[in-house]
Amino acid sequence: MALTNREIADLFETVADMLQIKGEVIHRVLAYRNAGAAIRDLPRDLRAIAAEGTLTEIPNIGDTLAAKITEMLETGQLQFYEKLAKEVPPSLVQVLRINGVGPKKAKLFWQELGITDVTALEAAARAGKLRDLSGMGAKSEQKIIEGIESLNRYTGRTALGVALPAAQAILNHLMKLPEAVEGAIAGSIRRGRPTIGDVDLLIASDNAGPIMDAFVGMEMVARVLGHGPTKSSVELHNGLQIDLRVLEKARWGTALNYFTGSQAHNIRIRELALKKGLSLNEHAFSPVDESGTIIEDAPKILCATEDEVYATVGLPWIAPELREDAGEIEAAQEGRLPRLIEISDICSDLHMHTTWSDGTLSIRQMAEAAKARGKQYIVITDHSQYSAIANGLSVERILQQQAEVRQVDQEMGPDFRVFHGVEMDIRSDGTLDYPDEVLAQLDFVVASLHFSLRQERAVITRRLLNAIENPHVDLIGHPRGQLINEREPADLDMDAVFEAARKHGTALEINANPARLDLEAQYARRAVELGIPICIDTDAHSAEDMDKLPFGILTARRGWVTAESVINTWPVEQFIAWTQNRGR
DNA sequence: GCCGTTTTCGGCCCGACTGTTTTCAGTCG
Repeated sequence: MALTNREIADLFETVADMLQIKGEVIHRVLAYRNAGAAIRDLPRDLRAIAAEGTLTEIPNIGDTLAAKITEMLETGQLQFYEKLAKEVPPSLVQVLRINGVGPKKAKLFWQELGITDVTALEAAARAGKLRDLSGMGAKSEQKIIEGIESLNRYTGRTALGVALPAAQAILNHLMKLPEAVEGAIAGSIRRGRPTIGDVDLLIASDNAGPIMDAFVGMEMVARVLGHGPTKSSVELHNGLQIDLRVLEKARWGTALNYFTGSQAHNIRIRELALKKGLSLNEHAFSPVDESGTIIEDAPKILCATEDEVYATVGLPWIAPELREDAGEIEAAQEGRLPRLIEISDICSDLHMHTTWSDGTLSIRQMAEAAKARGKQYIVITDHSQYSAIANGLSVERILQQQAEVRQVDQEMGPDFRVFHGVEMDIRSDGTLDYPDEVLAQLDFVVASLHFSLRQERAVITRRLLNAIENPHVDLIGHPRGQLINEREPADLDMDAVFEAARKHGTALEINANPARLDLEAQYARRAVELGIPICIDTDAHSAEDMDKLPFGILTARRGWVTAESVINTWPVEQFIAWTQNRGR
């Protein structure tokens, strides 16, 4: 059985951990780690890429790793891993997830005490067996016990929709301090990743001490992981880890750039700086000599803005959402950075629910709420009959609903239009939930997968293609069916999905609900490259849901999406013309 | 192990904090 992209990425990262414990040179370790990350963010199936013979065109994949990928795809195994597992116990990799335990300590525990997993390490720590090892002591032992307790309380990453409001609340709290001059959420939240590992906050101040003390003293802090003069880390009672860094305002640009990451992006920027004879860190650029050593008496270059940082390495400012070393540096060098979509570009919402199915507001109330948020038109898209659990509409009811939509459309006046659509189920057997003659009467049709999402690849792909190929279907809602941290995406052949959407001109959705964020960025980017129309919708079931649009915009920006590619940036006349030209 | 206006070998970003040490290794981001 062939392995998935994710399984192969996981295996490479496990190999990296094992090699690091073994004591392999760090750059070989990083090669496996970088390859794993590259595979994780691929928008295409490795199987398809391997069949084309273009694996080495993936960044960070050379001949050696391409051969290993091919082996895994063909045999479902990796001999190199099997061999390595005889030298380093694979279960030891879990020990690295404990805060404060890295490869050196893991190796020490394993070689000195025969510890190969977290359970054994906890037993040894509680029995006081770790403190006498070289480089260890009572404090280190206690930290490991706390680290294991923390690991048990809290595993995995936090959804952006949870982390962003939490981060904003803490930052707002700290910014009330008189010492705080400027503040920002940095890290993966600023880059808009759908899930985040920890929260990174940055504050500008000439007097960091009181800010640090207030931070570690917050009521919601469960544990102080670190408390230095300019950098502190805490763990909250809900398990979320927050890192705070304080630097002076004159260094805001380098600090924000450094703390926003990604690490891979930062490394590239620092390499560019070195080529210009400058070493870059969060404080400043420092001139270096030919050997790369900082020239002590040479004046440093301070940057108060990120613009200055990028200008110093010869680049235009790069939006945080692009900073993944996924081609953005090259695009910046060649002057072809996209003009990314902004929230103000969106003038409509084409996917929303009312009390006719499982929404909380009437058609009129949703129209009012959308108008109040500056939208110019909306489409009402309640569930179809197959979604009985969501009070889906029978043919009879949806035709009744149309009369009410038309009436509200009239009442709202000429400056705000309300169209009649549906979010139609693609049934488990692959058929669509309404006959074509019903769909033909609607203004706009969203088709979505809601059930039987674990069907095998060929079956579920065929289901989705049935919808994409139907001339009445305008948009595929949340195409991959994922729920962040809860449900894996369906096992779809995305090459086939994109090819069909391109051929039939069917739009694909970026669902802005932070529980979905589907399409994810790498897929959105590929869709745009292929000329497939994109739609960024809130899938609102209430007025508050409409305020989640920024999460969809962040995701779109991460996918290099420009306004031109997005249907719901279009004026209403253009939208109507598009739907009509699609055979309606 | 990857990669190339240093090109097919010899490089590969940089600093804060902690705990155990008497100057630094390990971890983390």
